[in-house]
Amino acid sequence: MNLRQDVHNAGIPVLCQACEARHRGVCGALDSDQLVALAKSSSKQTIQPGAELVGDMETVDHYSNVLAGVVKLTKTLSDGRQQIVGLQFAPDFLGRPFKSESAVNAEAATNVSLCSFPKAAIERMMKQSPELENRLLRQTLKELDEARDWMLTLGRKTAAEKVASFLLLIANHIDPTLDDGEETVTFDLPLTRTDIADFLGLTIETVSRQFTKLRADGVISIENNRHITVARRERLEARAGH
Amino acid sequence: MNLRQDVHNAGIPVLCQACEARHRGVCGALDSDQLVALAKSSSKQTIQPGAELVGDMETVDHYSNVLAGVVKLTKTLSDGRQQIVGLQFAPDFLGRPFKSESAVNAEAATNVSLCSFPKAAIERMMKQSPELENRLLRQTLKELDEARDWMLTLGRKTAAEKVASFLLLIANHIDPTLDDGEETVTFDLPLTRTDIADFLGLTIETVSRQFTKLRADGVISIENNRHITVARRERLEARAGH
DNA sequence: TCTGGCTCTTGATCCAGGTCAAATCGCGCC
DNA sequence: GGCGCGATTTGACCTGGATCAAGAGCCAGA
Repeated sequence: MNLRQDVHNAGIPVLCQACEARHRGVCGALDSDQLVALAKSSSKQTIQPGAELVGDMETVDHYSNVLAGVVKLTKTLSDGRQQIVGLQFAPDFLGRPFKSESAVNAEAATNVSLCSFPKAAIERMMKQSPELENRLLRQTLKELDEARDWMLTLGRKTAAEKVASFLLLIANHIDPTLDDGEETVTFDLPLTRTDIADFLGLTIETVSRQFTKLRADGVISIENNRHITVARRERLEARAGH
Repeated sequence: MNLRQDVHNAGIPVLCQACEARHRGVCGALDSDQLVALAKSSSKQTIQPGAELVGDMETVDHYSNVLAGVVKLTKTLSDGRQQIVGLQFAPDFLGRPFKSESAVNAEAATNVSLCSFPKAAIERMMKQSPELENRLLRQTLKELDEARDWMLTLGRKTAAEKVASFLLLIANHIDPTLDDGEETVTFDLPLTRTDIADFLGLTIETVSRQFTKLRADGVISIENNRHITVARRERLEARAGH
């Protein structure tokens, strides 16, 4: 019954028809036969904020696409110090091919909806479809670019610049118009203050003080702790370092 | 004349016969015909420390394999603050497929020897050979793992832990026996104090003080600023955080 | 509406690492 | 060997962000 609409939709599984991952994500590499095969063993699921998707050192037996929400990838030192090393938005692919164990923790930062497949199914398709591997390579390169951008932020920016850079990162994800496009952006932060601190290598107190300062200087306004309005993006950019 | 020994070496170009990149690097994905084709337009070169290989924002028209030495990838803020975002050792592949401009600077940290090819030649082969793309994907995933490890170091470790982690990183590259293998390691640092500081997000003074402390505590010994001996690796590991 | 338990903010103080300023070292060159 | 110069170390001091400690805001459930 998943396939009810085959004739009308070129054999694409219902599950996939409106899926963003099929357009911009890795599933775009697959033809309808492959999608049908994959859909048989794939399952959509919804996850609460804070739920752990993949534990560090844990053996991973499935990969996923992020369909909605934000997933944080973290690393933790033995004494509990934690660092967020990546944020995944829809329609990112979640998983580390060619390695059975994960080197990071993956955890839902917001409500997250996922489409997961058995590891083996993906790996079989990777062998068949160079296009799938190409998509994975492109996503991995994108993540590497982002990680390196963030290394500059972690290593060399001040607390004020870090917080401004973080807000810009989120703003750009919410509204990916050109950097100099719209002046005003408004969005809900997908992360708690603790998460933001773990992303920026700061404490929650410092993050909070920097938010207060940005608000006092009229660069942003904040409602209910989570809802942010950036009046003029350029003023935030001026504070982000670059 | 590059091909003089064809009959004796299954048609592999002289240039490639003893090349590490053919064994552990991306060229391992190519058959002898492809190597011959690539060798026609490839050239080996030697670079002095400090020489810039690829400028930030610069249009890149060639890719390379690192055959020897260490290449540092850096990012710089407009006011000059710099961060090293990656170190490439032989036989790493140097270049960013699918993007015409580099987002990082690449610079020789030591004497470096490279084998470079025109961008177009590689991209043509990537389309033909899924195996080449697979190798690139594996290397990119490895670099992403390394970048994320380093993000934890940059964001959450103390200066003392950062320096210890750096020494371990180099030691492991020089002597990649199992972590608990040999007790004593000795090597030359491929980076100056300035480079180390830029890698760790510290100042050169702080790096120097931490070296002095490690030496005073008998964890390492230093000759001529560059030559390091780690008597017992575990003592260094104990100081690296984890 | 009140209450308990969060998350977040604010204030006071401390200290790791930055900054500024001299030595000192290592090394190529005359 | 002596000189010059950049790289490194060392010392004295300062400060940005951490730490410690209260408050204040924001629900959810009774």
